[in-house]
Amino acid sequence: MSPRRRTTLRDIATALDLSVNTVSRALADKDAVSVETRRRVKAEAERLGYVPNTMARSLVLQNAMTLGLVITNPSNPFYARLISAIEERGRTRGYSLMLMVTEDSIDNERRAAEELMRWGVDGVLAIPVQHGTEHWEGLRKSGIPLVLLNRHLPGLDVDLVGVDYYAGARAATEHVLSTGATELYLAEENLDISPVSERIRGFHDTLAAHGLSAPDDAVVRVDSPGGGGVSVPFDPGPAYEIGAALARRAGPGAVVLAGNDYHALGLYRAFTEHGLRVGVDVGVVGHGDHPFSAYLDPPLTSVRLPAAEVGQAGVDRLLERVETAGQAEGGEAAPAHTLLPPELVVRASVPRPDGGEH
Amino acid sequence: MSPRRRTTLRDIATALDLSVNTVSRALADKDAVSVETRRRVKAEAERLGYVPNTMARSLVLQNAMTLGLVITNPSNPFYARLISAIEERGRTRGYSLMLMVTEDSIDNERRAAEELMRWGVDGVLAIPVQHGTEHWEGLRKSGIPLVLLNRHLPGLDVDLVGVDYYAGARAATEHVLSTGATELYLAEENLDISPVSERIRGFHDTLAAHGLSAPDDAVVRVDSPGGGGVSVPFDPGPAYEIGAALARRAGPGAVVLAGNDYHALGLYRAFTEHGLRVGVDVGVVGHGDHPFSAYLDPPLTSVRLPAAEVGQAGVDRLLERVETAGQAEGGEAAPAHTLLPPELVVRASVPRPDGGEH
DNA sequence: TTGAAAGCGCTAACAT
DNA sequence: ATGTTAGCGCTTTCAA
Repeated sequence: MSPRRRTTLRDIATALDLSVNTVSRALADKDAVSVETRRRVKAEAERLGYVPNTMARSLVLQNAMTLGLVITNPSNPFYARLISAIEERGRTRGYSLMLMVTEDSIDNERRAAEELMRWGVDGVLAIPVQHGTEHWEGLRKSGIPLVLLNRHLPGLDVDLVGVDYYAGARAATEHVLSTGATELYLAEENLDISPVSERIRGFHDTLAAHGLSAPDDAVVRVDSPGGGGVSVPFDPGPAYEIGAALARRAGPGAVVLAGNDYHALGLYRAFTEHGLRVGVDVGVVGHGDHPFSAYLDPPLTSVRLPAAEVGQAGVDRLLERVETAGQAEGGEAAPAHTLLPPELVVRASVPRPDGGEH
Repeated sequence: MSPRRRTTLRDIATALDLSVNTVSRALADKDAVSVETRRRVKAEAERLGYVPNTMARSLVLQNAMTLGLVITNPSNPFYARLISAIEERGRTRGYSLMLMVTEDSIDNERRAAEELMRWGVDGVLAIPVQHGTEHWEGLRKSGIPLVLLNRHLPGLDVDLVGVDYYAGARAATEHVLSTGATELYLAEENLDISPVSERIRGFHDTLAAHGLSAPDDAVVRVDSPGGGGVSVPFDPGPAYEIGAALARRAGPGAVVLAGNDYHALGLYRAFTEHGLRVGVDVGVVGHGDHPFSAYLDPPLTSVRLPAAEVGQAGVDRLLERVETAGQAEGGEAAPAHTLLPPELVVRASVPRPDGGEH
């Protein structure tokens, strides 16, 4: 019952009257061990319930076989899928995952980076909070490869794997324009991060490409439900508030492009309460294609994000860096940005002037 | 540019012509170091960018300052919130988090337990896959405390912190009955786990308490969107399929209690397509109170789950065990189950016979 | 084929 | 107040 001490190589060695060394090599299936000895060692290890001590191993091998993941909020469904994909890919490649949640706090992020350095993880994937890059510089300087996920960080020249939000916004805006709508709004998260600015840029560029331009107040900002303490899940509330004002402003046939599907849902409710039928009198487009979106009434047109692909590509890129890290000088490839394409899923939340089928 | 070797205590020691030991004690703020020496050591550590090596420290101290979390699927919004809460609580108490995702595969779970033993984590929190307890026994036997989260595992007598699903189901069923409904259905996840069986039990018991009883086919099973590979998020699809059949069977005023809010949403759609108005002709109750639920049309009555509380209580319980683990024999308290109360949030998805306000 | 010795980076017990 | 020694559990020379 007493939590007895873990079995070590030494225990096996003394039990068999061998040296620790021989036991180590026998278990590692190296040569220079007689078949018989190997058999006895493995049997004894089994009998004693031997479990190798990863820390000790890592200490001498100078590799942790661990990746760090620094993420802002697992309740963001896109990030949740990212976590799964990353853990899975890392695991199949032999790496464990240390998870750090920042809740978009730069202090938490700094602590996370520091902690990861202390552990000496082999590499770090991060969805960074905006502003503040010194701690990431510190990581890099200590020789730990870093790959940014999904958010670009100005002033930090490292690898990035993410979503091509600009393309997503262009596709969404293009689609809306194709239905003949002329009054467009963009309801974006009130966060100073690259996905948001990219979407805004895509929105404006697409309009411009059609010889149109949006008034300054066509882009409205929706506060995040954030706050201190335990992470708050996404919430349609703030967009609902905004939606009331929008409902008053919007003429018939107006369409709002939302920064995420929760915002879209808040808009649905606001419009409905103002007697506006989404998909008929007014349009809404989501972003993220959350599983609930296809089942809303009307089904939401949204931009699907390649979460699993981003996670996998992120791990792959990171491990490339990890594996070439011990190389001779100059062997390092320059940092690159990989942007994976999202996909517009057209459903029924944008009115068709011809009343045609969706 | 070359990822130069990490600074160690030795580097500081030689630079200052001190012993490693003195440097160690100076940085740890122990006594028996002159004020002046301490100052010099800290300055030099700073200058050299010294970062303590946690692994080396853990190896000698025989504690990892790490907790393991074994979870089935981060895309389950309840679990996502659990992850945040656990990471946060662990962090404030000085522990890092190693995350293992099982995707409800017993093989993955076994591997996770093994990996955590190799790391020698101080304790493990797990949302277990059903069936198969040997790997958890193994963990326990090696002296690593284990706390189960949310799912009871028959045949394994360990601490559990979770939600009182039985109470939640009773409250929901009671509420439905109080509106005068007499035709009730339960649409449950097709998973052999304790939350599901507890909800079914609560459903039947409440009916019985009112002198009623449900026909055998009142409980219908909804398949999970599961599958191999990267975790699939919850999805209203399967419940939508079931809902079509239910819509045909259900008489006016029938109410379906869903196992989660995604199922409820699938039901909404199925009913609507059959010309049934949810909240008027027919009722739906959700479970989990997902953030989207309050914004559905009609707003979904659902059972709110205390995610953050479960996570915190789980960590607290685990750390109690961790801290008393080194104790003398017999000091261990018996394993206990802590079930936190959910809360029924009444909105407008169940018809009121009097047509009264909600 | 096996063993002895050294060392990864750190802390603790025991000198001095 | 500081240094020396030993050791956490493992792997890697290098000898035998």
